[in-house]
Amino acid sequence: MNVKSLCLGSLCLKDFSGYEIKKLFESAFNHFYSASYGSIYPSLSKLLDEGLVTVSIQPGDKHPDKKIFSVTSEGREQFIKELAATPPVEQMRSGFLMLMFFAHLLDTPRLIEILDQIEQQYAEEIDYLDSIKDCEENTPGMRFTVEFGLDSYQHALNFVRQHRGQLIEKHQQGAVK
Amino acid sequence: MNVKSLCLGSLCLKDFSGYEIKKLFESAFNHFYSASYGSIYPSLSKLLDEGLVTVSIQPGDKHPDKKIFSVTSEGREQFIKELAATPPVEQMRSGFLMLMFFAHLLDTPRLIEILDQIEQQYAEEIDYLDSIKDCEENTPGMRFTVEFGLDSYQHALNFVRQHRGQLIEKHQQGAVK
DNA sequence: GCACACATATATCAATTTGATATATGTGTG
DNA sequence: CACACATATATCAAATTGATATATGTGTGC
Repeated sequence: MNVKSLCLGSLCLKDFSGYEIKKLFESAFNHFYSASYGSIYPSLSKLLDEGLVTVSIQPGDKHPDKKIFSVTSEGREQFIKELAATPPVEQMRSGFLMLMFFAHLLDTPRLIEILDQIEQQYAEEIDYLDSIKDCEENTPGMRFTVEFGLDSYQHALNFVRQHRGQLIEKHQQGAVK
Repeated sequence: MNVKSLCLGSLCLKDFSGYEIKKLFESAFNHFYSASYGSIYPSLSKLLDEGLVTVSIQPGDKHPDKKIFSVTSEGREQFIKELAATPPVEQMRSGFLMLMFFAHLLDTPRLIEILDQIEQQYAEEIDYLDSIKDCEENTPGMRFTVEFGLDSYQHALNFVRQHRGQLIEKHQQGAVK
């Protein structure tokens, strides 16, 4: 499951421009997938070449022309086939755990800074997911992704809060030795 | 923080070959970072060019020659500087949540298959982390990464188990409409 | 009134990374 | 004796990131 497929899937929800798809990645998809313009725009071009989407140009009176993409029936069919064949693979890239793994090479103020930063990031993500939690147009599956994210972040935040004291203490002891 | 930095960091623990670093990514780093040979070998070459690591060739009597890399003092210094400047950025790529987001486009047997698969994956990851949990040579920071991972996976597994019944029920209702 | 940050909107590019493939051999299982 | 899996290195097309470019509008603070 790559950015091209996710763009196709987004267009199975409703019509979007590339810019709006980027916003979708930053909002509804934020806690489980990310993509940059550098992969979204080429993906949409390829989908167009393959006849899986069509485009209609909306002249922007003050901004550049907006290219609104729509899925074709072959596009929708193709996406449903992909969903049936895609395994639920999880991939995590955590700068936080990486820094913790090498925490013995940090000084204590830096360790505290990292813990503060990650707590703040989790808190922000919780606030955001909380704000979109009760959106009525969501399907049960969509609601599940929000609730799963909320629960995971809340739990991670609690874990860090419960362990930070002990971590800092042990870190200072280690530095003295 | 990229693969090159993680290779350098690994070599700050002890000497490794490229193959052994790959094993490290598949074991200790598995739940927070992944990397393929296609990024590890070029990274080691670059580190060598930059004088941050040295290499000693161990003739493999039956296998290809083994190239054992060691960090230099500049390499260690460089890695510590990077740790001080790297923000704790979290990035998640979850095929599971993506499939759940589009669950309304799946049939019910496929939804059940996905839930079974993710439960099994979480269970396997828990078993693995449990097996390395009490390794004595680990630093407090390293132990933290294992405990954090264990706790997160256990919590995610519970969440899926608690919600699967309701999810499947609602999915069947949605399909009837 | 004007600078500055931020939003709309598209697009490209070098560098990084993936996932597959190639090569060559050893070891354990059925 | 075949087949899967482990050791060990390396490369490559394709995907992706993160930065940069272009052009304009809108709101905020001094």
